[in-house]
Order: sequence, then structure tokens, then C-alpha cells
Amino acid sequence: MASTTPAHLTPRKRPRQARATATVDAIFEATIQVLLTDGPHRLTTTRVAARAGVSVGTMYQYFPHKQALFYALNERYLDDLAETVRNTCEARHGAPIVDMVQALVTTYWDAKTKRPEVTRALYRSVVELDNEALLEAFARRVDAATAAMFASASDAGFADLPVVNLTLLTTIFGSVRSVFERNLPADEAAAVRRQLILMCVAYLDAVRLRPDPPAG
Amino acid sequence: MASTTPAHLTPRKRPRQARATATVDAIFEATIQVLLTDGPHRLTTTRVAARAGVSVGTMYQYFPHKQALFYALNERYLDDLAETVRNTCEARHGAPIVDMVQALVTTYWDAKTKRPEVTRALYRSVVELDNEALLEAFARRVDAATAAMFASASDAGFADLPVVNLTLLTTIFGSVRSVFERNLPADEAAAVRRQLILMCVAYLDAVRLRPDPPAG
DNA sequence: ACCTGAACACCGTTCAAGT
DNA sequence: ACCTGAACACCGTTCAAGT
Repeated sequence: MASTTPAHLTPRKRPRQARATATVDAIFEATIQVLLTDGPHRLTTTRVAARAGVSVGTMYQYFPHKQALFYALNERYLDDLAETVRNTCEARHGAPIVDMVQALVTTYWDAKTKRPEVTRALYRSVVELDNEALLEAFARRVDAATAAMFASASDAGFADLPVVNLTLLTTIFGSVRSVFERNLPADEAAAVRRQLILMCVAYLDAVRLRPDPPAG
Repeated sequence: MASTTPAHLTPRKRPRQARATATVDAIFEATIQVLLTDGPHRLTTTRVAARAGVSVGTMYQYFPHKQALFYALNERYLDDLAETVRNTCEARHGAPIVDMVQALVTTYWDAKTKRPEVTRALYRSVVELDNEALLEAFARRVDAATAAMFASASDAGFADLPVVNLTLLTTIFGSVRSVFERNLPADEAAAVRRQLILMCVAYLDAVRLRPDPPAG
């Protein structure tokens, strides 16, 4: 992932001593806090620095500018999420296709819903800049994990797995974001989640290869 | 829609004279231009005003602050989009369900893809504030239009139409946004669009009510 | 190696003065 | 009714000076 990070978003310097590491961690934590309490619009560098207990100058030693802060925050978050999805996928290799879809949707959904305000804050913090590189790297990792899982399904094969896989991920990622954006009430959100699984299953069933009927 | 707009986002004053209307239009147009050429991050009020050929002060007579500009822009855009979708839906009343889904996905997708950079700029401009009210109003309108359409399907009925409808819209809106966010190459985007229709059809087929088999 | 905070440039917003 | 633009407060970013 690091290799895909545009240079202007890279931290200026990596923490080398213990206190520096503590500083960077404090800045991350402070950023989330300010994001949650004040919103992205009222998040100022001074405020974050104050909350982290350091001076602005210190912050700028590690992050070349404000957006780099958001970038690093999202990078951390997406790394985590990709890893979670990967684990889920590996554990389902060889399983029936329905189990896979259910596990995938549930894992992704739950990960996003665990701390909804953080998720929302992050969605909003990715305003600008080359977050595309970030999202691309994330998508690539998840893509690989789910494609490998689906390829191993015990009860289904697909003529064009890459397209099927891309469609599924696009739909799942998108739906979750949509639900957050509309801030749907919990019961409606839960209903959509159940239906989404149904939908993915119906789709996979429609596009999967069926064994030829015995010749005669 | 106007009734749901939060007060602090309302234009300060409505243009009453012809030259004022021209001013407001120029400001809108300038905002889009600056958004496209400089990006949301480098969009300053002075720059927009300059491009529109007015002074900053004038801008502030109509928009209480910068965000209100973005808000108004999105409002215009979503009004338009909702109307387009509504027309599509009305024209399909009584049609078979497959035609409906196909028309819905195609209309929405094409509307968003017609001017991709504008779409992207708008997605990014809705950073903050109560865009929720805006999106909610939009969703409500589209919701009503599609629900009425699906209820009139010549070849299908649904036990829980509201949930089915909500799921479909969440998926369609979300997928389109996902495709934009990842900036998928045209051929992959096209493939996803086709698959999305397939997916919706498979889903509707799975959840639709079938006539009871004749008793015996 | 790491931290500080005053200083600078710039941007959002206002308001007294104009037509 | 509509427009102007200098003025003000504030925020992002820097850098000389410190430990």
C-alpha cells in the first residue's frame, strides 16, 4: 500500500523515538475526536493539535498538510477493514456460495456499523485529493480476497468471475454507503441488509454455471 | 422541497429584478466552473465571484455562506434528477417488471454519467451540513415514483413493496456512486451496469408473489 | 530528534458607502 | 433593490529558536 501513496500525502518524517510515536498516535486520536465532536468543517489544525496536547508545529512535522491527516486516518481504517474482510473470506474457502455471500455482507456491514459516527466522519473526511489511490488499493485487496473465495465455492462456478465479483462488491459497498448517507432508521437499515443478501444470492444463482443436462 | 430546507441554508434574499436573476445564475454557473477546473478544495468565494463577474459582497446577499452555495447547487441538480426519474416511471406504469427495472437503472445511470465531472464534483461538494434533508427529500420523491410504478406491474406483485423498493433504490444509487468513486474504466462500468440490471431482475423474481398452484 | 509558538499569507464574511 | 470592495477575524502553514 505504501508504494501507491502519492508523495505529497506521505508523512514528512516517521517517528523514530518513543515519544514521537506517542505524539503521532495522540494526533490520530485527537483527529477522530474533533471530527466527531466538531465535524469536518470545524476541524482546525490548531484544535487538533491542542486536543493532542502538542503544538501545531509538531503536527506539521509529521503531516505535510491537513488533508494528509485525513488521508492517513482513512488509510489506517481501510487497512483494517481489508484485513477483516480477507479473514472472513479465507475462513469460507470451499463453502457453499450462499454462506459466502452472507458472511461477506455481514462482515462488511457490521464493520461499518460498529462505530457509525466514526464511519460517517470518515466518509465525509475523504473529500478531496487522491483518495482514489487509497480506495483503489483497498478495492484491489478486497477484490482478490473475495474472488479467491468465490472461485473455491463447492457448489457453483462462474463464466466471468471477475465481472461477477466486481458487481457484487460495487453493490455491497455502495448500498452500505447509501444507507449511511440517508441515515436510515435502524429497522429499515436492518431490512435492507437482509434483502441485500437475498439479492446477491438471487444474482449469483442467476449467473452461475449449471451442469449440462445429461446428453441423450 | 423548499419547506424542508433548513433556514440557515436558505438564500438570504430572492432575486426580484431581472439583473439580480442574471447575477444568481451567473454565480451558479461560475460555481460549477470553478468546481470543475480548481476542485472543491481550491474553490474560494472570491474566485467564484470573480468568475461570475460580481463582487464577493453580492454573492453574500444571496447565499449566507459558502456551503449554502453547494447546497443550492445540489438542490437544483437533485430536483432535476428526481423529475427525470419520475417521468421514466410514469411512462412505464402497467409494464412488465423487467422493463421497469431496466428503464430505472438506465435512466438513473445515464443521468449521472452524462456529465461525469459534474457528477463527481457534486458528490464531493456535499461534504458537510444538513445535506441529509436534501437527500431525504430527493429519496422521498424517487421512492414515491418507483413504488407507484412497481405496484402497477402487469406481471408481479410483492408482499412488502416498501422494503423491496427501498432495497432496489439503495442498491442502484449506491452502485452508481461506488462506480464513480472508484472511477472505473468505461468498459468495466458498462459491465457493472448490465449486471446490475440482471441483479435487480433476479432479486425481484425471487421476492415476487407467485400465484398459488391450483388446489387439488 | 523532537518540540514550540509567533509570524505571514490567505480566505470567509461583514458592512458602510454607493447606484 | 442591488452592487462594491476595503476591513476584520480566523485558519493553514512556516521557520527560527529551543530541549
